Amino acid sequence: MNQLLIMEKQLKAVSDANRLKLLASLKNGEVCVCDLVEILQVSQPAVSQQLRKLKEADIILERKKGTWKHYRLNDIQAPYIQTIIDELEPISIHNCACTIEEGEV
Amino acid sequence: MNQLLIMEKQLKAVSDANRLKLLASLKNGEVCVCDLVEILQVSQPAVSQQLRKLKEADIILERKKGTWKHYRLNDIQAPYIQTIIDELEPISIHNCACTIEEGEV
DNA sequence: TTAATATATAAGAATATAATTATATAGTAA
DNA sequence: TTACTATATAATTATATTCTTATATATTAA
Repeated sequence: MNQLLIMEKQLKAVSDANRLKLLASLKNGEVCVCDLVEILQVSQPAVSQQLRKLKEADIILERKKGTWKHYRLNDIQAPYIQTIIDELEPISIHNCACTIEEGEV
Repeated sequence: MNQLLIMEKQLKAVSDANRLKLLASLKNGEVCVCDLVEILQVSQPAVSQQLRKLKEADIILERKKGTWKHYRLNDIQAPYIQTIIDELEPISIHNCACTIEEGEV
């Protein structure tokens, strides 16, 4: 894919307030979907769809852990995406069952 | 306006291949609308509307010169917008009447 | 196995986006 | 003034986006 089109896809992925909040929520590490639903205050499928969009742009990665799915920022980001992430005020997560179980409190 | 919403607005403004091309075309300095129409290969009103979107996001500035209007990049950019601009391969303009008249060849 | 839980996908509706054509505006030239 | 040119705005249309509800899938627990 053309460089400009890759850029367009990635920028489209981050040009939405809810998806920016998702990125802000991932700045401190992995978070499960249930927590993100609480933060965004929209339905679970809506969050799932937003996450997919970020994933398809290679901005976030997922890890399956039982029935839970943890999302995290990709370590490798295009410079223009990294700068966006850097600018975001982190949103801190009140840890849910899934993370407590792993002793990640 | 909330920081996140400003970011959203600016990122929406640049998350389009044609508007990225407009920014790439402005990297070497002021360009008039007629040149930009040639580059994008869309109608003049379409270009005008895209330019407005970039202008409303404070990413570009305009200068009126007779019937022509010259657009240029704003010197002051949010870091995440500047990084995007830096990443763009400049598009060079085959100078049109308006710039030649000013001896800017 | 069945039930419960976490997440994903599908379908549909409301809204937003980005193009087009037609028209308006504003400046210059005759 | 009238005609011409460059650009902007309006109206319309096609498409994309983003939400919702309903349903499917996959894992764990009983």
